[in-house]
Amino acid sequence: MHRDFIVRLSKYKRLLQKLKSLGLVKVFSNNLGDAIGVSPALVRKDFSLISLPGNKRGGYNIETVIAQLNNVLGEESPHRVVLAGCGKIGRALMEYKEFAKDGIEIVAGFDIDPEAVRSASRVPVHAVSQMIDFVRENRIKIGIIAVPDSAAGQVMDLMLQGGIRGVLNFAPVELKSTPGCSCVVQNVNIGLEIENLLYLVNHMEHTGESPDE
Amino acid sequence: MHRDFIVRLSKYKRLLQKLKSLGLVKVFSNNLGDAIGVSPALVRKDFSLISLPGNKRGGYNIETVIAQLNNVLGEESPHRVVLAGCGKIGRALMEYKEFAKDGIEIVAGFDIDPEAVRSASRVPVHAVSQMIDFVRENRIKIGIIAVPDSAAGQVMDLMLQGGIRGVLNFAPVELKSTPGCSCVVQNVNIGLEIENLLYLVNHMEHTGESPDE
DNA sequence: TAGATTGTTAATCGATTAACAATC
DNA sequence: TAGATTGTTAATCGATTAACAATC
Repeated sequence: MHRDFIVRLSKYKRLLQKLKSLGLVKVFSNNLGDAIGVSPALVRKDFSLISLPGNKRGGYNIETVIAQLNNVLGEESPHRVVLAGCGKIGRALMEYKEFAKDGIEIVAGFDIDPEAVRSASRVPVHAVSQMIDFVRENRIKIGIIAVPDSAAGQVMDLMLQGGIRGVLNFAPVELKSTPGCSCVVQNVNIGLEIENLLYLVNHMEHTGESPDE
Repeated sequence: MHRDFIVRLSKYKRLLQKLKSLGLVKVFSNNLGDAIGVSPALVRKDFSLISLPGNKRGGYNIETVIAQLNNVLGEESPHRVVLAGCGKIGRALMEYKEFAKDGIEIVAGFDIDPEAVRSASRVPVHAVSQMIDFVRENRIKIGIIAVPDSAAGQVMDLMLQGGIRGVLNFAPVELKSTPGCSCVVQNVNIGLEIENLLYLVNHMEHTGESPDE
């Protein structure tokens, strides 16, 4: 899948930023492959696809690679996103400190009952009815859904109406982008993840294999 | 990847349970494919791999399919898991109601400071120092990590020492199963997900494509 | 130079799909 | 019977890797 390629690029970038902060200057396809769990050949291929030059002997210059990755992945921070559903999970996300490091900012939360949660954090919380306008006026492109599964579909519709182009969905329903709506959906179904882990764990004993990630 | 196959099986199961509760009795590979976003041929192939018989004319019997899927995926509920890190995200998970529906139960939380969070929920919270013993004594196989990234690696080590075989990691570091440790790791990196969405959204305009999930 | 690493091609591998005979 | 759907084979497709010439 093409998305895997993008995910790898992001992983390279994160790793390289750490390496840089440790004072390193060069890396080999070898090192990168080990760290993110792919073959060195694939690293080189990926870099070659985004026209990243290395030195036949000295590997890749970290600075250069980061610059080019930023170039390709888009660097413009902060990434402004909205959040629908300010229950337990929603509030945890609003207060999630790591977002700042990635240049991600939740600029507003929305809930059917905005009063109940307004005090929860410094992120303003509005009524869902205001979401379409807010998203439109602020040209927000990414929305996070953390509402109960029964409401997830409707909330996604609202987001799309406001012009949201990418949705990260935590509700335990599989949301899909209707064909031709030019919107990307990423579902995070925690229950499903755990079930799959369980299956893999229970069936690993036979084979003895240890799949990664 | 083999994991995709398992994920599909779980999705079939969830969908079929919903259909069953709506009173349906039969499905066609067609319907299932539409719903979870794969081709009918793949549905039939998946079912054939787990020796699930259909009727040439009448599709598949929902009851039968669910039974067989339970058979393959393992039905024994409740699935007992532990949670390390009882901060914002950890607490949200402890109170996550959907787990019950999937037969998942967080039986204990662990934190460096158990006092601070003990009152947070009905799930007991202990000191991390007690995690190894607890996991061992209760034969827990799955652990959720919701600690800061700097602690994630150590926490995973503790889990493995206790006998945990599957890890769901929310810390923004890529945890990996060391080769030969027969442990499965699933990383959920929310920041990374959002970054990838952003990339996809920004680059979709050109192509006009709308990739799903 | 000898040794090591990139960049790229061709081969491999696995997963998905097209297609169709079997059959209800 | 005619129509529809399964079950399975062979073809396709795409992603990954092996391998090696180029070269620092």
